[in-house]
Amino acid sequence: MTRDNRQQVGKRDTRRATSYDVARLAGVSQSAVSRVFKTGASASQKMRERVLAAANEIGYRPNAIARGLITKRSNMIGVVISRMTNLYYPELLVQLTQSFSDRGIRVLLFTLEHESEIDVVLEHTLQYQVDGIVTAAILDSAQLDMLDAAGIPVVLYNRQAKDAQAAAVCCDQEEGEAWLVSRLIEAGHQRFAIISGPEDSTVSTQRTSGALRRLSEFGVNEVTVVAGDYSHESGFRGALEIQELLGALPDAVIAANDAMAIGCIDAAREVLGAQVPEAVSVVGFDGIGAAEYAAYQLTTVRQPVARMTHATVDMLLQRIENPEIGHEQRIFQGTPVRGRSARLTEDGGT
Amino acid sequence: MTRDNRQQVGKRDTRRATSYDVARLAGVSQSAVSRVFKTGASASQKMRERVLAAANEIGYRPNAIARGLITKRSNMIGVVISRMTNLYYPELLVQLTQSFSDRGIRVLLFTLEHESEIDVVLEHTLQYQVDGIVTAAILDSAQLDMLDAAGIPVVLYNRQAKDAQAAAVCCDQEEGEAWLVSRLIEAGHQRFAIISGPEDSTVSTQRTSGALRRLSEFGVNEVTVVAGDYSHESGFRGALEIQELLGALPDAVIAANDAMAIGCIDAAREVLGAQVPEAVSVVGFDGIGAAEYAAYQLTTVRQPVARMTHATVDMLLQRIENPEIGHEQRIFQGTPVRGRSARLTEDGGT
DNA sequence: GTTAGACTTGCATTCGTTTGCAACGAGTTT
DNA sequence: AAACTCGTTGCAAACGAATGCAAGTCTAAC
Repeated sequence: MTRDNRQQVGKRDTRRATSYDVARLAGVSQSAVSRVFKTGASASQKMRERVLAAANEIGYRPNAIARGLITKRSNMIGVVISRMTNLYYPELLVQLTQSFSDRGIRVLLFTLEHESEIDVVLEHTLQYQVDGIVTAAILDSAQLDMLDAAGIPVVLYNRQAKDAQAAAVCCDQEEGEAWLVSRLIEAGHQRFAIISGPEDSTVSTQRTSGALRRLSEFGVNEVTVVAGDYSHESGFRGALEIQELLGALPDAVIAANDAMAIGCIDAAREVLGAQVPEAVSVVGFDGIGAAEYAAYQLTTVRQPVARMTHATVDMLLQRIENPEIGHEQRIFQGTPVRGRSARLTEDGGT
Repeated sequence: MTRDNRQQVGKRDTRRATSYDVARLAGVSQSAVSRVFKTGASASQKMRERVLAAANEIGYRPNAIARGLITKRSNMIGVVISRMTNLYYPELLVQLTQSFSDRGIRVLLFTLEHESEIDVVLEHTLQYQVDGIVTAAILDSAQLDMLDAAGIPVVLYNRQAKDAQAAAVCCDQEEGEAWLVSRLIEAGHQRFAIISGPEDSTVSTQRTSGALRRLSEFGVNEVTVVAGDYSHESGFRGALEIQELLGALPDAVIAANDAMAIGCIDAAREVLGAQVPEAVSVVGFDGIGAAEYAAYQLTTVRQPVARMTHATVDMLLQRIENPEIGHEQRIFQGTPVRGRSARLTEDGGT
């Protein structure tokens, strides 16, 4: 034993205290120690005190890894987030982490540069035995099947699975765009352009097609659509591209998210010398913090992040408790924000 | 066995495949399976193929938790971040996660609403047997001692430990402020105000005192200082407060970070009807994405996040490999950004 | 004083890996 | 042909906690 310790000197000077060490010091069995540290297990007051004292003395901390091995619950969930350049995600991430943390669950974070990395990431989450996954990146049905086979519940955040069912929490993108379009039409806008998100983003698809549909209901069918990637930079470029394609700016630009809307406004004002909203109305989506900056005061639809986060956490935890539970989609309505980046008529009901 | 499976039906329909299952199917020993999945272990080509085929067939994935138990390496590191309202952190977090991920290390994320929660969070990181910790929240010497006793290396990000030594990666706050102040003085600014960060933030203390020192070197000793909390909102309020205290705006406002600088500009323009930079110069610190928005184009000092991130990852990994290694501080110089939110003289050396 | 009952406690097994040790075989040298 | 490599492989003992089961303790009721 002593010899063993000697050998380890080079690697780590102090072996971590285990429940056995505590047990020995307190003169009780290891199982007793385990029980003291498990809430709701039977242990007498005396026992509790002795164990706690001993544990405190040698700085014992239960090993969550070892516990996970035997209980088959790691109390970790994987959060997969793509494209953090979209400022919406940081806000989401904070709330998610906080919310899981409050429920005693740790968050293993995975960020994606490109959505194609998702396979590798899923593999990693599985190896780490996460109890569940929240993903703000799209999964195909093969991936969902794989997770299902592995018995890991997933909740998609603002994503719809392709050709497959899955538990999901979404903001009603189409309805949000419908509100925006209605207000714009109502205020007399006629020529529209759209800066969409990336092609592989269902959120973008829904927002764009929602806007187009509503526009067409109002008889507007010629709409210029340029593609962005949700970043400020791409909104900026989008505005320039629209100007180039049309030879002039349209009455209104509908950006698929706030970051691009802000980029678009920047380009309009800075490069194209157009006043916003006087010369061109710009609307976004999400309701991120920067949307409220005085210079922009975006007309947008704010996602109810707090409520969506809670729903996500609830759904995931429910599914972890009871894996048999069926799929469910919870769709939240966004909050319209009138802002000042678009010329809207005064009243314009909700 | 069958009976056992029956009992489990309610809990989880498919027990996860283990290395034993693979071994049985491939007709080899369990240790062989282990070796195939461990890069650099000796295993013949034939062995490798058979095992891989079997593993693939039943969807086997090595259990990182179990591995961690025996190797005493979880390959997870804890990242502790406070005050995510500061937009600087999301950018940092993405890069950190990406960088660790590239080195095969997972990130366990902890966010702090208040710095006082740090004790609880540290406790959690330890229970999860993280191999190391990166913290962008301040630790006192008791906490550092505790981590040291537990044998967990820590790297402080942009923090200085109180009354104690620790490995740290920082941006040179004082030097950055010195540059800003010099340029402002040089351009003829005379009356200054500062919007500082929260009191318990060493970054804020350094930035504020750095600015004050340099100002005093130039003979400016009467400086109004109001306190913020790094949020846009608090920068906004800060501007109003300064106006109230002084009865007018000063020549220049030095905000302890970009988010507050933007808030300050918003308040100046929107509420106080002052042009920026014509009526008042505003400078920030950090170089966040929003600082480049056309409406602000902040004069600021950009932290070299990418380089700092790499340094952080390197230092931590080094210390994990070799715990004996001494403390080290790596201080990076920020990149001055002239921007347009302050009236500076044309040339103004670096 | 005996016994039923409710709590506590300890024993021993289990979770899914890694890894030191020894055995084994094939190929090389003498 | 014997001796000696060297790369593969299997055996079995960890790692640190949770938990079913049985034994033990204590109280209360008869």
